[in-house]
Amino acid sequence: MKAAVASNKPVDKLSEAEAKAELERLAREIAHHDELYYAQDAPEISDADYDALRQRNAAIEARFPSLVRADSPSSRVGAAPVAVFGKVRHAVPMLSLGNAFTAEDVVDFFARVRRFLRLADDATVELTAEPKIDGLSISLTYESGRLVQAATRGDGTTGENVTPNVMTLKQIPRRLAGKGVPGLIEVRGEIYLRHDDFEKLNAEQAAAGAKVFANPRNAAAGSLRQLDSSITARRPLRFFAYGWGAASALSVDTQFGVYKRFEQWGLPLNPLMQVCRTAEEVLAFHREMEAQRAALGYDIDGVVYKVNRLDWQERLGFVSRAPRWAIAHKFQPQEATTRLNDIEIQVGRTGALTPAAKLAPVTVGGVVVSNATLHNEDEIARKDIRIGDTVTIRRAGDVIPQVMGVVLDKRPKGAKAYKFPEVCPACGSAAVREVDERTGRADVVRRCTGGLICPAQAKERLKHFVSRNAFDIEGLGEKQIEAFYDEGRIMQPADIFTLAERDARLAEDKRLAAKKGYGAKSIENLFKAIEARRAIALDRFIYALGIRHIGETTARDLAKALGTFDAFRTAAVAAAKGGKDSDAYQELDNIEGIGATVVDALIDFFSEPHNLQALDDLSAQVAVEPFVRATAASPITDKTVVFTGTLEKMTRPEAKALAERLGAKVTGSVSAKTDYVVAGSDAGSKLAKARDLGVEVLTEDEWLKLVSGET
DNA sequence: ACCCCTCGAGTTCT
DNA sequence: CTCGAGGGGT
Repeated sequence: MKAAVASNKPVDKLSEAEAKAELERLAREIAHHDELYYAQDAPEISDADYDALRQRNAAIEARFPSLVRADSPSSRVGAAPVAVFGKVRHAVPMLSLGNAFTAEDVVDFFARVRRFLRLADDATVELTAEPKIDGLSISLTYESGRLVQAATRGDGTTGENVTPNVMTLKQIPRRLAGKGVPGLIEVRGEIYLRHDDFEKLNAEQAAAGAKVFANPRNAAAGSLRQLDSSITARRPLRFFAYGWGAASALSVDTQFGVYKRFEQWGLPLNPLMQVCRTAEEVLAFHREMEAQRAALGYDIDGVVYKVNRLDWQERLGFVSRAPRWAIAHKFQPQEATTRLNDIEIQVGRTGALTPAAKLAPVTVGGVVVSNATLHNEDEIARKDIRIGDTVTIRRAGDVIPQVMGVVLDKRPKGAKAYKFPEVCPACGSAAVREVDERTGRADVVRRCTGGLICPAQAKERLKHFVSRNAFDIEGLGEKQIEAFYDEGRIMQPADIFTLAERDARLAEDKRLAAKKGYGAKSIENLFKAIEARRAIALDRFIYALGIRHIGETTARDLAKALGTFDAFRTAAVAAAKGGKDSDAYQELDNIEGIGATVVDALIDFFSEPHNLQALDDLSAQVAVEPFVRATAASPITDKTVVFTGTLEKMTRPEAKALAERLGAKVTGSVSAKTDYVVAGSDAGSKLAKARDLGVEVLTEDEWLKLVSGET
């Protein structure tokens, strides 16, 4: 059967005959997809498309109750529709927690607990410490070990009955296993979505034209409150247990002891839970969690401490709506809302048009953010971001601010959908999205076709040329390039090396010395820095050209294979002349790490007379040194090394250069092929992954010993 | 024909 | 740091 999509005709426009026919078709299709999904585990449509079918079915049935079929999908077992969620009164209220925002608040908490229990100031108070999951609280009632009811937190006193939906969660046991299961226990915990699952869900929602969720918590809440539990079943909701309400005969005397029991019974626990004995330990845990926050894969908004001894918990009791024996230690919020004042289009080195959000400055996670990338045209359309909108900003752990979505309630009247420009803002050339010939899909990036005539691209290429891993000319950074280009001093790479000579011939008032901020000394330094780069390694030279798809590594591959600038130039020119079937094309294609895409990019570059001219002008000015093979064998020759965390004794680039000089390959991500992971302080996800894969992990000192040849 | 690994490109703020 | 995609191995 063909992948079906709900038909478009509005339900209220359907005739009775049409409705009847469509209900029949929907019953057949949904049954078919159910079979594929449940029995064969091979769905052929996305969950969102499937949901759309079911929702359409429900809508038609609602309008034509007389047409509801005996085999209606909505009446199938496991999919019983719940008209309205029933209300559930919590036997023991689900309270909130007091908050701590600073270390001082935490120390105060310890002091309050000691004072209340009349303990000495130096008495040990054990606390459990655990991440505070940002999801929705849920209460699970187990009678004789069987799950009989699930309810949301609601207002703390009364929640909603979501039992059929919760029953579909794979991580929530229907029956508690093992010893010591009490006759009655109400387990509490958090239902949440992982980031990757959330992204996937949203992509599917978007593809199906359905609602896109603003964040994982909303998506989890939306998924749990589905009227049709078979939709919930298809959402990858997860669960962590962290407490309990009513319970009979637990026969355990600590909070952590109960967690251990939970685990034995088959309830999922957050693996990061631990016991702390001092304020210092607790604060260290908080710091650790904040550092790991981004790498966890799910949202947390702080950590929670609970007095470990249950008899003490009982004595401490409650103040108004929060227990005295627990506290939530919040992180600095990493999310904020602000106004999007404008969308600016930046033109990159390759001509890519990248939209940037200009924001009313707002503090997120401790820094003031005023810019955020909007990635591309589709992203703006998907989130329907408009100028003047109030948007939510998040600093994901990677530190880079992201626009998560729009606060629709605050959209100004008359705000129009954003129209992405189809001409380059810098040069006016057409900006197009290339269409892949094979798949017929348009590239996500729109590019300026101006190429050599586009000043924005020219500037970006020059910035790339002088950047750290290319020519690395001190005193000639992005700012200077911008200015020198605008003043006509440097229009192309070769101009850098004739700058001094030309400057000397200029009229007094046009010379660099007449420019604000340029004294005799800084001019001398700049010219010296330029002279120092008249000799350059072949790989850096190739990289500096900024040819598409040729980054640092590929430039090195080419340099290594071809050896000299002349060989490189000859091979590329011959391939450009000879085309796909020439020997020169094959020679390049055969180089390790080089494929058709890279060769085609080379050909594009070398087919352009202006580029050849610029290249010849440049090579008249600089001496390109032949590629030099790495030094003799060392303990790390041909090993793959990954650096992570903060190194103390040298910077990352230094460490990388050293490793490469000794014949090692340095990569950015840990995989099964990695030989060593060198972990500095505050190492995060890469370290975790290395442990996962059983890759050897070295401290910085061990690493230094290894490379210096000691054992 | 896939899948894994790695590379390239784009990005914010201090 | 992350995404998307190129390259190469199975």
